Amino acid sequence: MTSPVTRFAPSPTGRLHLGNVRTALFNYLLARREGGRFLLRIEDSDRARGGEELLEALLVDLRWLGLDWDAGPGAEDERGPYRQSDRDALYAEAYARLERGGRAYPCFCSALELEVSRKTQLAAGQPPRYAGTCRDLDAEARAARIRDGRQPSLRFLVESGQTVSFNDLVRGPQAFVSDDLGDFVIRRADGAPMFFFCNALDDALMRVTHVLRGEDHLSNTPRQLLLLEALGMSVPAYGHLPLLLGREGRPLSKREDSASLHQMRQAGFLPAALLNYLLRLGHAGAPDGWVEPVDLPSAFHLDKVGRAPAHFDEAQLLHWQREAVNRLNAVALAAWIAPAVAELGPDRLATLAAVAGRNLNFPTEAPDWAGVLFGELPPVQPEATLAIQEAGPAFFAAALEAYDSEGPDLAKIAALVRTRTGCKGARLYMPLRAALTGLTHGPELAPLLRAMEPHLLRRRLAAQAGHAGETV
RNA sequence: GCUCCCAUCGUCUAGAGGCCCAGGACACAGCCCUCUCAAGGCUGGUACGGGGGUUCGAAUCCCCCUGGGAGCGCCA
Repeated sequence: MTSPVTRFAPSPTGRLHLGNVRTALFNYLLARREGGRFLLRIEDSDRARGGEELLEALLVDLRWLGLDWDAGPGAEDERGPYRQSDRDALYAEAYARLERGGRAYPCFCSALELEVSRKTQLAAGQPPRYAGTCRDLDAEARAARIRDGRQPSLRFLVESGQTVSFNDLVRGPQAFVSDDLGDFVIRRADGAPMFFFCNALDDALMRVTHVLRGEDHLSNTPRQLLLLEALGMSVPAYGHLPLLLGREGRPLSKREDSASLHQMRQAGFLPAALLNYLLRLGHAGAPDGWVEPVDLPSAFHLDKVGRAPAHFDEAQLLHWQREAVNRLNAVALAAWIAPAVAELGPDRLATLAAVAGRNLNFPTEAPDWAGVLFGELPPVQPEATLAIQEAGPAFFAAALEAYDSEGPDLAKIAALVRTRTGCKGARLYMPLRAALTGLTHGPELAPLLRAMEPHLLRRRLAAQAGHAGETV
């Protein structure tokens, strides 16, 4: 493979879902592993739908994930523009060529007529295809209709009796008969170009060599092949990825918001976690363990992409999230939890991150630990209450005394309490943990003690020692 | 309705006729370690959708069925 050019071509009509993102990732990895180019093209040919905000958000999410594009919005080059809404002149030229060559013709059929025709065919057990009504209109008939004020769409003429075949990058040899296609619209009556058309044309114009896309495009591929052939343009190699299934076993769609990249980002998932998860969905080339983002391209193998649809599984994503959190360095860890504890100063933030950061799955869990260290205890868990009660006030009186003489040194406090109460092991440490954090689990106790505000530490011990007037 | 695609543990998957009474990872359960959680180590259960062929031998090849999905738009 010599220097592949791949692309991701989203339409800014909603948030990206994980299926879209995986498609983007595979294209990105395919380009990166061979030192090729990865393009980003915005398919906004239906101007009405997308919004600038949506587009901007899409770019931000993509960058956040680390899928940087060599050319695209914000990185134009001579093969651009990279927004279809800016490419009308290019499309116009192609339409003209097709019409001149007799490969496309104006169609005056109304939406109603087409609808009736489709229903009739369906009812007769026929696949719904354009009947060819306007195919053989002569120049005079066309002129007459235009004089009537009718706006034609432009249809591509598909010759019957042809077999269109290609070798799918992931599915192998494919063959379709052109009779099943029917003449399809390439320009709407209002002048807007259709997806099949600009998508294929742009790929050719941008010299894209490999197109990895969702399986929903598989049976549309022959149309695009025919189109490019009629235009005399080179065709990319196509590979069709199985769809990603959601929790209900249904394909992911833009409506399934929980699986949107944006939401996952908002929830605090780390890019590297998402990347590690996505790399393994429907792809068997990855090793078992963690793959650093920079090593992702070499872990990707096109021939290891599967043909069966894969399910989105949150438990597995969570596993990679834990891995990712554990691999964050101190600075990154602090930056990751910062938004959730915005009121903390830099010093306290760093302390919190160092002490409890790696125990978190999401930043939303940080405020509770901030409370433990610097403020109010979160609600005390029943198991914690139990541990405190079992230890009894004398236990905490000893602990308080030890703290007052030794300071926040867990080893020394533990030693003293042990000699005084005879408690050891879990019966020694657990009550301390419970009283100081309100929880029976969490990060290592010793660093927790050192990081905790002294007056809070003292107050919590005192409260359990039964000293009057002192509360947790 | 028509055309096409897919089918191994709960999930991601290995498996391209004997190496598989099916391997790994995640999840789950138990044990070890440990102040707890996590990590780590060990152990365990759970899968070739069904039926026919072909073959000495099939998860692997063929056919049918079932189940799931996609496409058939003046949507992208």
